[in-house]
Amino acid sequence: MSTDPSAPQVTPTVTPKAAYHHGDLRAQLIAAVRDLVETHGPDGFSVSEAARRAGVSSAAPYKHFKDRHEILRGVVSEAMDRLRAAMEAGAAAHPHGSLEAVAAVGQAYVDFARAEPGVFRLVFGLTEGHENAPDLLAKGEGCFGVVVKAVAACLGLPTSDPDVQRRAYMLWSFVHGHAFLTIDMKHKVAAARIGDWDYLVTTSRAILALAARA
Amino acid sequence: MSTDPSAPQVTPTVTPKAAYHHGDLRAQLIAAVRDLVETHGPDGFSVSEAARRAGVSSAAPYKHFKDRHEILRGVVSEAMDRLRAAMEAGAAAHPHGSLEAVAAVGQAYVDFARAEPGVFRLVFGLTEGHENAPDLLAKGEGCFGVVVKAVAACLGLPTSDPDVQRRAYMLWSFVHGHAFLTIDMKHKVAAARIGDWDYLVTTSRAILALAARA
DNA sequence: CAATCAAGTTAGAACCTCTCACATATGATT
DNA sequence: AATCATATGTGAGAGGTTCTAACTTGATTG
Repeated sequence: MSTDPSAPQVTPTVTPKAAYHHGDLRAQLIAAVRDLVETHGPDGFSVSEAARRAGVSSAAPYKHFKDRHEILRGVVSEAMDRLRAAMEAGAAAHPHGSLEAVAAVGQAYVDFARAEPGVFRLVFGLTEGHENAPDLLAKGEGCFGVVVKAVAACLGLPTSDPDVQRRAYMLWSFVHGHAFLTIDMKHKVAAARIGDWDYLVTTSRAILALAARA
Repeated sequence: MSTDPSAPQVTPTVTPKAAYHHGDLRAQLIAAVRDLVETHGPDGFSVSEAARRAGVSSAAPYKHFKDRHEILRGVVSEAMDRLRAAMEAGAAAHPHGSLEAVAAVGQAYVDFARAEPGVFRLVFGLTEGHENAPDLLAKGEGCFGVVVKAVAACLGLPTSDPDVQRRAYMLWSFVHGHAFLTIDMKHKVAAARIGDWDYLVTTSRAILALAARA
């Protein structure tokens, strides 16, 4: 049902089939839910409200999504595409193989979390049907792959090198934690504690240097 | 109403007032919700179900909690107490000021996340009434304080030293990210990627060494 | 053109949150 | 001790939510 090969899962490209009665309701619902999640928190969203915003009846969404969870998965999928694109753009803005390219991947990650904290939390807080969604798993690995590529280029090693994998994971978990803590306690601690860019560059250097020594 | 000074917020100590009709319903509700959150995910919980498990009517919980959110906040508060205790116990299991003591704090953190992923996610995914709950903020700072203390002891500096604060934050975000990634992709990546203890010791050493050099 | 299928609609069952009015146990106060 | 005030419970119910079922309508296709 949702595995319709002619309809790309989330990209709002208006396929002939999608532009029908309403005009790509699927994408509009995802956009509405993204908005709701962002403003009312990951739990403060309802299918009814999203349908209301899209101007359709509250039963219409179920023609496009099996579940409320499937809608959320759609939002997550779309968000991960954007996150990955941002990470790649960050790396591309600096010389290939440079330390700055590595740091910029992390910066893009943190920027995303700050710009869309609700969606960010949703992406990494999804529990229902996480294992039933191999595409999300794949996209997660894709994001990790961006880090791995930047690290490999910086160290001059192949991406398959276990040390590259290890350092990339270290960097990722580091940035991931920083991103989360940042959006959690925006009031006081984290935000004022450290300037992002210096922080990320310093950390990246430390972790990569650790690899060189090992 | 919930600011009753004679009743400790979450600790299941049966105060005279609490042991009433039912026998400390408040604590039993929190326990039920903790269980539900753990097994059905942070969203798959309902006040009704918790009340059912505690053997009371579905209106009874509202005598103890204003909201469903307030119940969740209660669960979080209780969980943070346990998390902090675990972190302190981890540090205490090693010589004061040792690198192992620092790593053990992180290990306790990761262990907690693995043992109770649902609750862990809830603790750091809470959005509703986060700012209206200064006690939660304070407990968060308390947990951070454990890290700061271990780092300060290891470096032989006062806890107020900005470098100590900085390294503690680095370590915390590191461990936080690792914990999250671990429970997110238990299937494949993180779990098999790295053995925890070596990982934490190595990382702690690297970050503290970085401080010594700076 | 008719058949078919996709994408909407309304109606409704089951559930959840939270409130209100009422009932009852307990401790405090005269 | 009798009574009062209050804390803690119950049942009924309003309003919102998820999701299904049965029906309608519009587009595509043989």
